[in-house]
Amino acid sequence: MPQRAQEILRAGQQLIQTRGYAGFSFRDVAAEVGIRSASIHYHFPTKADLVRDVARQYRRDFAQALGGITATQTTARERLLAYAGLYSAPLEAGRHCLCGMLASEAAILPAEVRAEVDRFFVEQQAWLEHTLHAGVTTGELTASDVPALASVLLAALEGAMIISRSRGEDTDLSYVVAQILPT
Amino acid sequence: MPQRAQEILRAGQQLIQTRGYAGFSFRDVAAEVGIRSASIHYHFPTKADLVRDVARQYRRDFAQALGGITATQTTARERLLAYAGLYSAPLEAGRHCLCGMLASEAAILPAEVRAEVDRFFVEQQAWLEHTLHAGVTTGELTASDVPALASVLLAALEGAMIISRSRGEDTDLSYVVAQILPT
DNA sequence: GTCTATAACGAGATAGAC
DNA sequence: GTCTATCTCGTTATAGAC
Repeated sequence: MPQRAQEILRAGQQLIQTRGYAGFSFRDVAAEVGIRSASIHYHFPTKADLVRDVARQYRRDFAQALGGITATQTTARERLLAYAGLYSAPLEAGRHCLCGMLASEAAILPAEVRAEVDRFFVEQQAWLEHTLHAGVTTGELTASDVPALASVLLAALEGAMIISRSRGEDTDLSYVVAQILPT
Repeated sequence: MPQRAQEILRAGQQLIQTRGYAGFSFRDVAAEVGIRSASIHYHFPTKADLVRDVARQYRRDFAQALGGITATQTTARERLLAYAGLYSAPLEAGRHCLCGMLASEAAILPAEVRAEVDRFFVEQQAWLEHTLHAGVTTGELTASDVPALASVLLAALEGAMIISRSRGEDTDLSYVVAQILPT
């Protein structure tokens, strides 16, 4: 992928994380990158194309981060705290989870974008279930309903980003894991 | 308040809950109500005025519902399950929490709208803390950090609405309470 | 690959008739 | 209170020069 296209994707991601799908424009992206809005159409014909590619890259980067956590952290609790860190980091910079933001706008998203967002949540759910199941197997955790627990962890992190940024507090989301998985 | 203004508020609320602040227009509202978009400006001069009033009415209606739950439900768990029902009901109709949706768009909201949204979350947090505290006092619940637990409950319900609607499942959110407050 | 220029459209908002 | 008509602006998108 050309470097310019990468710069456009990066600017688009940042804008969606702060302003949402309906709240950002090609002009915003162009101003960020330092080109004209018409030039963006050369790389991404439509807004749907651009946002689909932003979401796809975000999803893949996130999947890679999940692999890194599994590889470097050994206990379930360590892994989940590192996972919460993936949400705290953008929040610190005033950004939402890209897919959380897009999911809230599901009703106005082009179908190809919604498909990427859905895939993101399926992958998060699967990683959380796998991580929780490993913790249960080793006896580190007890959980009567692993899928439901994974859903609640994911929902609480996504919700905490929105509420915390709105109220301007609590950029460290490790308390979410601490409350849902008490020692 | 004139009946027409009430109809406009109701249509505006529904549109924001599904499409977000940036995703709905005066024309959408006008089409829903059956008038021209110009007529809306007679009741609400600007979009900020309309959305501020929508948020204020939503916040007050919600506060009234909280009072009703406290008055009719006796145990903390019953109250929290009824509270989750306040989120499940709009989700069933494909709508988000109005203030959750607006909070995700905090960066592009007019200041007067953001103020109403903030107030909403302060009120939710206070009611949840009060309800949890009552449960701790009677010995029904144990909680080492009531404010953090209240934050997580609120965040999980808001997040679950977004993820559930995006993925088209789980409109009953009582599992959130069940997972966060295990028996 | 990026530009200028512009088309085509929808947005928020206003003026003034009724 | 609602209308028609219009203004002004920002939006996505395209055409064609460089």
